[in-house]
This record gives sequence, structure tokens and C-alpha cells, in this order.
Amino acid sequence: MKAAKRKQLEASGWKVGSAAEFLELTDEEAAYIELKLNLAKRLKEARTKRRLTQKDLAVRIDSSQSRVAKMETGDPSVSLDLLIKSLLALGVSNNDIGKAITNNNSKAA
Amino acid sequence: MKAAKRKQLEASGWKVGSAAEFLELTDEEAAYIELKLNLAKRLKEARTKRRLTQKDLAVRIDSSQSRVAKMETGDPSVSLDLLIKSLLALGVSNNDIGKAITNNNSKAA
DNA sequence: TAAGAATATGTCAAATTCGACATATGCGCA
DNA sequence: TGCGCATATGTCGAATTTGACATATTCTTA
Repeated sequence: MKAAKRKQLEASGWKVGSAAEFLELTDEEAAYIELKLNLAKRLKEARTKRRLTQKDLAVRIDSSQSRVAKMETGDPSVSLDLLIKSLLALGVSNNDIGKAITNNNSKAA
Repeated sequence: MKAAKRKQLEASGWKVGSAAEFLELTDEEAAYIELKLNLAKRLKEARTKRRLTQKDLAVRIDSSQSRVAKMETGDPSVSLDLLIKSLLALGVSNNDIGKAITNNNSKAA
């Protein structure tokens, strides 16, 4: 795994105890995190495009600002369920959600 | 909402108390269910293609046959997290997961 | 049709994720 | 600099999802 990706993950709330521990991520775990971060990014885009604050969105989905913040940083404590339900609440279609997952900035799939 | 879709949802484990209650599904709820059923379908495809039983898959993902069955029928008690982690465990890529969500058999998005 | 294998359904205590709250950090701008 | 607003982080009891188990149903195939 590349250092750049590690940085991305760390910056996104994934606590990495040690380099060794980090490198023990299986492909499956890495794919899961990547998928989650793609959705997180799409959520932030959708929200800011609509000029809503995290608090605004939180009210819409009966949640809290802190949970929205965690969603957008891909915090391990948030589920894909909540992320996807939030995207739907913002009017993002299933098609666009699928595209957000498919659109990987990385080189390989 | 069309009767055909209602049938599909009922056949997939979504208990519908009454027609009236059913019709109160918001677009958002309908989209969520559709997305989940798309993943459920893809999971069953991936598993059967690999000639695994539900029990086989359950062992791989440290779960149980009954939960795999619920995943494949789109049972309300299973999260998108579990569904997606199971797909990844079968070697399905993020790209293919995105496509499974995007590939809607329905007319509109 | 009978028997066995695979899948589906219902329930429950344990584990995880939730919203809420407090509080910290960042980010303009007067 | 200091103030106001937006976002991030840590924690907690409540709510939801979990694997496991029992059991029912469906599918094969002999």
C-alpha cells in the first residue's frame, strides 16, 4: 500500500497504531475503506453544492452535526447504511451512488 | 408504485402491513430498498457462480447460514455494511459493486 | 413419493452503531 | 487579536444489527 493512501486514510479518521499494523490491512479491508471514503466525499460534495451546513443536513436526517462530521471524514463508527441514507436524503440517486463507488481515483480496481 | 414492485419487495422479506401503509413509502425509502435488493441479487449471483452454499459463505465471513439467507432476500434486519463486506469477501470489486447499484432494471433513476 | 440437502424465517442476548452532548479546532473578518 | 460560525473529536446510554440456534420450507434426485 502506498504512503499516499495511508495518509488519506489517517486523515480520514482511521486510527493506525503502527506501520506494521497498518500494512496488515487485507485487500478486502482496504477496498471497504476506499468505498466508504468515496461515499463520504460524495456526501460532502452534495451537501456543500446545496449550500447546507452539517447542522442543516443533520436536522433533515434527524441526526446530529457531530455524526454528519463523522460521516464526511469516513469515521469507522459510521455505517454505510447511514452514509447512503444521507445521500438519498439529499436527493442523490442510486445511479449516482453507484457511480460514486465506481469512480475510483486510484489506478486499479 | 407498481404492483409488480410491491410483489418484489414482499417476496424479498419486506413485510407490508397494508396497501395503504405500503404506498406511504417515500421515494427515498423506495430507492434504499431497491439499492439493497440490487446488492442482494448480486451477492446470490456471486455465491452461486462460485458454487458455494450459504453455509460455505457463512463460514468464510464468520457468520451463519441464516444471516446469509437474510442477506440474499434483502431482509430489513441486514445492513448494507454486511452485504457489501460479504461481496468483498467473495472477491467482488468496488467497481462491480458500483455497477450492481447502478444497473437498475427499473425504467427511471 | 420419500429423504436429504439447501434455503428461509423467527427469536434472542451480545456486539455495534446511533443521536446527543461537551468541547476542541479551524477559519474568516472586524 | 478576538469573536462568531462551521467542522472535528471524544464519550455515553439507547437503539439497532449481529451470530447463533431452532425450526420451517423448498429443492433435488433417487
